[in-house]
Amino acid sequence: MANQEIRVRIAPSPTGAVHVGLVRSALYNWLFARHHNGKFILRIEDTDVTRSTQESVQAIIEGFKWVGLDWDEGPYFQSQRLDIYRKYAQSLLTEGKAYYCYCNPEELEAERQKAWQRKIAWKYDRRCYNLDAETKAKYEKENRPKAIRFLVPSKPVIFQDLIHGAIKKEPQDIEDFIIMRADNTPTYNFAVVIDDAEMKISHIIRAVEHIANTPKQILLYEAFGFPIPNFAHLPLILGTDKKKLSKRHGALSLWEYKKAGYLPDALINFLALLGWSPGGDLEIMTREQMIKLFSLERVNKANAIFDIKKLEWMNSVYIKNMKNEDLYHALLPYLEEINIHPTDKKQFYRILDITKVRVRTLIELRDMISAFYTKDVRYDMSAVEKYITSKTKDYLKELCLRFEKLEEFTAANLENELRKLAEELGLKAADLVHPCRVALTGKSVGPPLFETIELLGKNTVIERLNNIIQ
RNA sequence: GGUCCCAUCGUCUAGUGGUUUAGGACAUCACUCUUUCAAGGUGAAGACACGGGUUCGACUCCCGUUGGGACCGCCA
Repeated sequence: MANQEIRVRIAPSPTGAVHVGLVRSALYNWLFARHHNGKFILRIEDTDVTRSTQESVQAIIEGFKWVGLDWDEGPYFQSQRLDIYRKYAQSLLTEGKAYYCYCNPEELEAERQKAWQRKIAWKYDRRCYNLDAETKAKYEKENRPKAIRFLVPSKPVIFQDLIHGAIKKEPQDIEDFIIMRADNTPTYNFAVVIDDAEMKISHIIRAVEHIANTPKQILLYEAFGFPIPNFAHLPLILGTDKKKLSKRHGALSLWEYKKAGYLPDALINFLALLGWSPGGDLEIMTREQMIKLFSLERVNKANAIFDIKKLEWMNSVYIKNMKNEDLYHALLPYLEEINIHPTDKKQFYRILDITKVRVRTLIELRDMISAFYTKDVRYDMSAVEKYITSKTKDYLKELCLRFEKLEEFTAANLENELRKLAEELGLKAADLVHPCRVALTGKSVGPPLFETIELLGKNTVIERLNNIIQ
């Protein structure tokens, strides 16, 4: 394997939404490829015709594009390579390394269930391998459906996992698994091996749930005389219940994170750290840094729990650190959803300056920004009840008058004016600030008031103030 | 039931036999700043699952126990 080109792949099955576990696996493969100047290949494992969908293929392609994981080859589709698998399966058959199995899947399943209930280990007993010529001929004559099983050699399989070290499996613990279904399509364990070998994959980096499949696959490599690639099995991402992250855990499709206003860079940074660390205290990293620092040796063995709180925090950091122009572009689609089209960019950037520091997601940011653009303010009733009283209405009336007279409608002047009035009335500035904020934005919390007033503009301010007074 | 994997604060992790009174981040709490909410600053609380070895010395190496997880399909 020395001096061989580094080639890795991500091989998702298009059977549902893209979820973060897939993205994390893809990311590690991508990081590994980029670090070593190798190739990152996308292969769609769609041999299960009944469950694969075109929409899911699209979701994978668009999802990877969204998070910026670009691939160098593919997408390849297993469904377009069926002849190849059939050819290889035939060669195994003729070499006596595989055999036809005429068993009824339902019957086998029933046996398995029964054994399970009795708490006995169950393994396919090779009955079709031992079939006498007569019954075999009979089955053939009956045109019985037949699958192809691999004849597992009786020697232990040992391999060096790049993350877990040596792993050994005894032959009695591996059953003669099916490589071709009765419908003449390959099973996963067979197709991956053929593809990984043909595509000259040097490192198979995938989730640890596949670790039990690896010995079977190695046996296949050996049966064909293919060079055996390196294996690295990644820890799982778990939900808060410590179970493998799945649909039960709520929002987990990539698309849902996008919808909720997460930045791809933040998500990637977060995912990179779920199972890997560059060492030391570095956490917020650019992709270049990640690529430079990434190594499989530093990947953890233990599963990691997905902590949305930390993602939220990281997302907020990315939002804060983003240049206004970039943030503007990231935010645009979300603004369009609620029909906000900022025309004055300079003004918009100033709004960003005072809002971006207090949100965690683009949705939160957009909602905070919407107060500056919406025509009808949505009042938070509890805030109104608390701050808008007959007394404060009088204050606001007076404040409105003074604001109206202001020639330069700037934050500094506005503050000056408000403080002056507060003093005259024998009040604290806060006694005017809070009602004023509620009157103008409908909420008791938000960006600093005076900047808000200035950015809202005189007309809007007077209008909203008058509105509330009446 | 079988096979395999794993084990440092609640969570993500640093730590590769002595540099450690185990470091950082998120979350939590307090204080600070302050017109609110955030952000920022300062600080607090919080972990090596347990038991045996090995060693002059173990979070670090070995074994066991316990606990957790994954897989056991003509799904991938």
